[in-house]
Amino acid sequence: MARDVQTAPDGTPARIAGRLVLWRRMGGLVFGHIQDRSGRVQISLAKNDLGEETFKAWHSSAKVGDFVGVTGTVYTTRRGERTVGASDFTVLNKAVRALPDKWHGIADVETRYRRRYLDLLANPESRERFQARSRVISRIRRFLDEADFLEIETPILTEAASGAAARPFVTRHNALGEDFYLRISPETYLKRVVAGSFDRVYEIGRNFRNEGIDPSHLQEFTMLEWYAAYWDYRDNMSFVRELVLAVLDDVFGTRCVTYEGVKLDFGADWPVVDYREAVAQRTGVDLRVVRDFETLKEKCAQLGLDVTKAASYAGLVDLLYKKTVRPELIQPCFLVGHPVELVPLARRNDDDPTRLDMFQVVVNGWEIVKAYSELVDPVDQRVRLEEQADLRAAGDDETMMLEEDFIEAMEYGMPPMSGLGLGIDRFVALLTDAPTLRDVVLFPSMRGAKGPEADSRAASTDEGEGEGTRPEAAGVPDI
RNA sequence: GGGCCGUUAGCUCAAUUGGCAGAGCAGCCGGCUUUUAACCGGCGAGUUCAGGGUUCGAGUCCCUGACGGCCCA
Repeated sequence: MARDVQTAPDGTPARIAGRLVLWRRMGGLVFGHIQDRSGRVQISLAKNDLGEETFKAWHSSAKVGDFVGVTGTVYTTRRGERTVGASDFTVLNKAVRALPDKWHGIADVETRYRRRYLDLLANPESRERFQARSRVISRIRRFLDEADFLEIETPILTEAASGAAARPFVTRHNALGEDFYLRISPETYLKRVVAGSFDRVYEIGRNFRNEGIDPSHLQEFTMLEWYAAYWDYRDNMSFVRELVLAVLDDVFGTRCVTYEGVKLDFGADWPVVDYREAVAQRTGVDLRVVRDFETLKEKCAQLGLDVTKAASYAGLVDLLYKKTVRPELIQPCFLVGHPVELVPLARRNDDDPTRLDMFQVVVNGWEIVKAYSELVDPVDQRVRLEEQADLRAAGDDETMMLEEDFIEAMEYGMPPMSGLGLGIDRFVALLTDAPTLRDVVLFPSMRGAKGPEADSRAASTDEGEGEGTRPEAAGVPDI
């Protein structure tokens, strides 16, 4: 690899392959740079070594963008750059399109998302960000594996969208003649597995939420969720902090990161902020007293919030918190004591049944982690989910659907447990100073390209015979 | 859904009040034996996002649409 050449002593035989990214001729000597997964390395072709014929044939056979293989010997140039002096040179495959500008790379945001390969090959910071993402995820896996968690996979195509408050995507199963929902959360399946004896499990996988496109939302995003029997939410508070610090130490080598100019210190203590106290301090609205929809709606309206779309008490609480408290939570902190209405799957506090045994980790105004002691009482669970069904019937389309099998699993008995969800995309964006979540996803969802470009693509698809390619495959999938 | 901004050569970007659409890189030709975004000389390169309108004349002004970005809901 390129990296190996950088550390090899002069005289070392070398054999490398990669994409030719720079190529310049100086009379009888040609220099180029080859790029591979480890970085770049310089190569050279010398007329004196190769003879006139070979020299000319080789240097004129390649241009920037081609993939080449080089065999030779490592030496150091006058300017001190380690270089492979070629004794053999092969063009492995040609590029027929010009590469992006060798200095500026790809600046157009749309091109970077739609044709990520160009972004990756031309912009090193993009390559580094996706490498970091991969290392974060593997460090998380190792941390959980070492804590005796079992990695499992649960359905993405589900009969009921559950485990979160969000609108799902709907898709059609042709043979069954039924609609399925792309999961919005794996939560209820993971709990069913805990009931089935695997009492420490986790899943890292894609969730889908039918929301608008903006810098802080993805339609498909990667979530880590784990469940541990016999833990409560406080166990998860200390455990997740250890995990975050392990990722920072081992992947980034620092506990401080700078996000858009703001220094975030994960190494300091994470203060515990009480949800209802914070709301009361910031707005004067005490959620321990204001417990009905109409009164809270009035209070929110007085504060100047747009309450026209709020459909439930929980929706208003969420709106109030998100508009007032959350933007001020910059340094990592634990937010605790959420009102019981917010999460129908979380356990009530024993001493105060109006609050949940729950916490979130908030950093830079973003919720990175949500966790709670799980509700394992099938009677309370049924009541709480039926309340969701009532809200849905009243027109709130971001409520949770009731899954009979989930409650039945609970009726067979579930151990007390605490689960935790961590948004991988947000976490990686924070750690890599990515201005939008689309920068940490290789191929973010985009509106289907229309116009001449799409027309020509459709035409070429029609010409391709025998591949079974349906014309609509290039466009927006049917729903 | 609303507001604002953007879209010009393969890439990065210019183009004054509405007056011949340009540069650098990339490409092609030539020069140059230790370069570093190499350099020097020459050449070719356009549906100015699409469609319509105003005008003697539109990249530029007006309208509609597509895609993207930012902000708001």
